Amino acid sequence: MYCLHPLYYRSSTTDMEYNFRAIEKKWQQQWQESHAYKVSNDSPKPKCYVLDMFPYPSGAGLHVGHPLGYIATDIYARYKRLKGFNVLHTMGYDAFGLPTEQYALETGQHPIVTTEQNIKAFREQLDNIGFCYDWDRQVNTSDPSYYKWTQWIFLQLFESWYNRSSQQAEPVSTLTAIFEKEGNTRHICPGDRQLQFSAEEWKGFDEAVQRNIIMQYRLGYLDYAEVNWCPALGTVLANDEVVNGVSERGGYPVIKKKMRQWFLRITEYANRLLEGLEKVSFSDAMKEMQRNWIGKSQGAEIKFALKNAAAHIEVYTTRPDTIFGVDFMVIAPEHELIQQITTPEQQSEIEKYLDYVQSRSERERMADVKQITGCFTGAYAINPFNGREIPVWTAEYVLAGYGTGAIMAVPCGDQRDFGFARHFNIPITNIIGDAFNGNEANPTKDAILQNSDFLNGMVMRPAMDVVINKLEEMRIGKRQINYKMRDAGFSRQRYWGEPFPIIYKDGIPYAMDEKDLPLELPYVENYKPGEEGEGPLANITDWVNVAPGIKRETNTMPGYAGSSWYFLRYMDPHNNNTFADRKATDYWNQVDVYVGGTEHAVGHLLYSRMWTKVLFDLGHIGFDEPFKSLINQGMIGGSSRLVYRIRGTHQFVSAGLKDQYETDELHVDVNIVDGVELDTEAFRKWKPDFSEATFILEDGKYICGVQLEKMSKRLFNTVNPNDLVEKFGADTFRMYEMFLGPVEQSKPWDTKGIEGVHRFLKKLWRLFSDEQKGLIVTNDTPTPAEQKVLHKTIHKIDGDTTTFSFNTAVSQFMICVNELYTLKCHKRAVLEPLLILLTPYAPHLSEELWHQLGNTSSILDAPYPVYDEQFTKESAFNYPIAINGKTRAEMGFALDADNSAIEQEVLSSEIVQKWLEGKAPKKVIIVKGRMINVVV
RNA sequence: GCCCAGAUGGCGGAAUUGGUAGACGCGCUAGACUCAAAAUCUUGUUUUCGAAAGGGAGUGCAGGUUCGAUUCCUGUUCUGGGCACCA
Repeated sequence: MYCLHPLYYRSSTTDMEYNFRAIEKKWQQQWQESHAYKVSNDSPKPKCYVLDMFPYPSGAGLHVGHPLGYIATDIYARYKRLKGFNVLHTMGYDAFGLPTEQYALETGQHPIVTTEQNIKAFREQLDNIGFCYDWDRQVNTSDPSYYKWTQWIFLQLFESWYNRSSQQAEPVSTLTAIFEKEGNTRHICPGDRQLQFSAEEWKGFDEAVQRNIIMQYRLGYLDYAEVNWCPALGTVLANDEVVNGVSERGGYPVIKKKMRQWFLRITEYANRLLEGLEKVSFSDAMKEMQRNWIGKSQGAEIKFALKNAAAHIEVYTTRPDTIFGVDFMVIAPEHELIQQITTPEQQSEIEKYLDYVQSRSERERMADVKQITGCFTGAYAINPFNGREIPVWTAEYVLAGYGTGAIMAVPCGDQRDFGFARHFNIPITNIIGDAFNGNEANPTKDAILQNSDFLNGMVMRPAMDVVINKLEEMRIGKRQINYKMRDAGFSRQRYWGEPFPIIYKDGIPYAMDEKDLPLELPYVENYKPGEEGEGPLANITDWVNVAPGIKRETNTMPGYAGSSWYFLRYMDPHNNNTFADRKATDYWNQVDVYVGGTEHAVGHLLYSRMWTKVLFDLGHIGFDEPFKSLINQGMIGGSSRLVYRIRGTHQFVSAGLKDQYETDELHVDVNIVDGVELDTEAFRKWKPDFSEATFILEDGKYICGVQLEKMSKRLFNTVNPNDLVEKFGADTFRMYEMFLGPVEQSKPWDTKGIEGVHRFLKKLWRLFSDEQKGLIVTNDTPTPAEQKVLHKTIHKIDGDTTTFSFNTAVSQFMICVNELYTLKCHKRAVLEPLLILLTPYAPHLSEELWHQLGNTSSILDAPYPVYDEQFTKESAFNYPIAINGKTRAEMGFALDADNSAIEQEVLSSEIVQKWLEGKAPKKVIIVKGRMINVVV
């Protein structure tokens, strides 16, 4: 024995050791062969739908930040399965998008090819981690069998309108029936509020006019909007591709250009999207963000006549009570009135200003409040109540899209108006007396009005209604609810997206026949934009020109099209007759738990909520909120490592000594750094530039600098899950990601700590198995102490898993194993339930030990242990004794002990006596089972 | 600029409804085993004064409420996310 080399043991006793590589491979294979994760749409069990936001399959692959949410849902899905639920847990790919197209432009690789490669790489990485997805249900938004139904849903939007009376979407046929009967008098046109016609007039319109009118009611409609146009690149750019007003690639100027584009009339759903938030359990922060995005406000629309002109300006204000404080008006630079009202004297000034605004992005316009810009139009509006002449300005801080694109400015009550008035020396009228100090605006609603004619002496809040009533009486204004939310742009001048199933006959858009779907994306050789900013599809003339006078739409749909409904497709992914069978959508119903990043807080969630409501209104599904509850996972930040090169040399100096030299900071691959210590050999091999590198060390080590920033390939701080799974196993990796901290919280990645979790799993293994003796589990009856450890753990794990508190669950597993280790417990009656608890977290290891214990069925469907309070009940408690809130001692008392007895014993104790210094205590507070506080 | 969130040891983080701040893990420290290393086990680890006993300070910062505040309130600083064509 003695003379045997240790390696001999290792090789001969592989079964006795925690050999995670063999175990994980073995069980992943077995589960695949036994179809362990196949989910049926037909089950007597209660259903549970657990969903991840599906990834965009980028070329960079998954880094350790991505699986955080996936692991969380995987644990939850496995837990619900153990609890007896039929769990739908799926994964797919949001595969259309700009980066893939950009990559195609740069390398000539077709997006279909790169997408396929990327998906394959993602799948390999995901499989490595041991998820329980039903892969037969995988979706890919760029697959024609999927986008056939995205196109179909778009046609539903195109062929419907929102009936404000019934508060729901209806087919356009009901709208034309109404027009034929009574015109549009009872159904204001959302696209043109001035539009009014009778039944007779409607019947008199030709088809082009009729279809043009219907277009202004459709939920999917055409309109004109501005895009970022870069003449030098000849293409339309995403906001992301524009930096400081110039293109990110090349730095060319970007201007705004009006183009005909598709929109979704999401504003019709504003109120339902707002009210629907009451029915779902999202975090308060998430609901608040969506509420703010929708931005419901109540106020008034007021018409101001213009001096010496027939036109009038319509403004929207939430503060009609301040109408006597209006010192100027501002209309948006895009406002259609601007050319009409500008006086000849101001013409050249205004033109200069509009040119300047052309170069500014909306973001810049909103963010730059320090830099006040604007231009006087020369026109004057007339205050309807006192006839006062009010100068009309234009300024970039007023946006065309919100309200009416014009505001009445009240400098004493609005800080931005105040700044503007100060900057341009516009005299300020004070209507709130002492409440306005002349140095800054006061937005109060509770001041008493002065200088306000018939409102004098009134409190502002009730004055709002008085003004609105008067405006309505005078027929120059009305009460108005407004939403900040705008209709959603649904066109992209790009190739890699869903083509629109729309054809134009003599310029009039028509829906394609459903039976001709999908309209497949044609194969192209190059991805250059079409003329005048059209998408690349415009270049394929024989695809575009269907027949003489008949053309296809050349825009494609945006990234959020496919992702707005994918959760429905998972329910019935292979259906070729409908997007998902009604039986399937009725069975699975809402997503019970949806997990994804906050970066999707508004966009994606509002769009999919709207699509769900439309499909519900049209009778295609039976629920109108897609996600019953939502959990936002935090981002995992990269922790970069830096090395310091002495300027002009190949010499690198350790972080602690860098201040003694003039150095340049360089990012170094975190994978060749152990903690903060650089592997200098690996560094020399990392890049040819560094092969000659020499190092100035401290304590014999090269210490790197640390910087927290985004995880990105460019910063060399990405960590590939594959490497960690290879080194520590999937079970360790899963548990470590969870151990890092709360799922919702953002935190930096640090690979170093993973060893602790790995040690824990090895230690757990040793409770079952000894390196020499093999399995050491006994059938003895557990002691009360062992039962207490087990049941405390059952209680904690069960509760923490339900509430997604996986980090504290992992820590409880560690505590449990530590305690069982101390108790030298190797009993089946304790270890078997523990394995079941662990299954959602470390499925491979649990299944292996489960079978080593002699079980023949899979642990994936084992009965979840039940907590029994009798094992954890305490009869006494060790009370902390505080003096004035500061803990000074500890004393044990029975939990049913009498308060006065406790008080007496506490007061007579030596330590309390010392702090009392002979005085009587002012008060003694006893909280049962918690603490005792003596107030001196 | 606006909206939302966060800030606790050297590091990730823990702390029922306001009730022992620092669980668990990393790192570090000292030790056992070993020729040595790895693995494993044991010890200590907020900081400061003190040999110890014991005391002071302490949850971004400044106030407040309370017998008692990481937790509630007011103000403030910094960091992260979003702001409508990145996904």
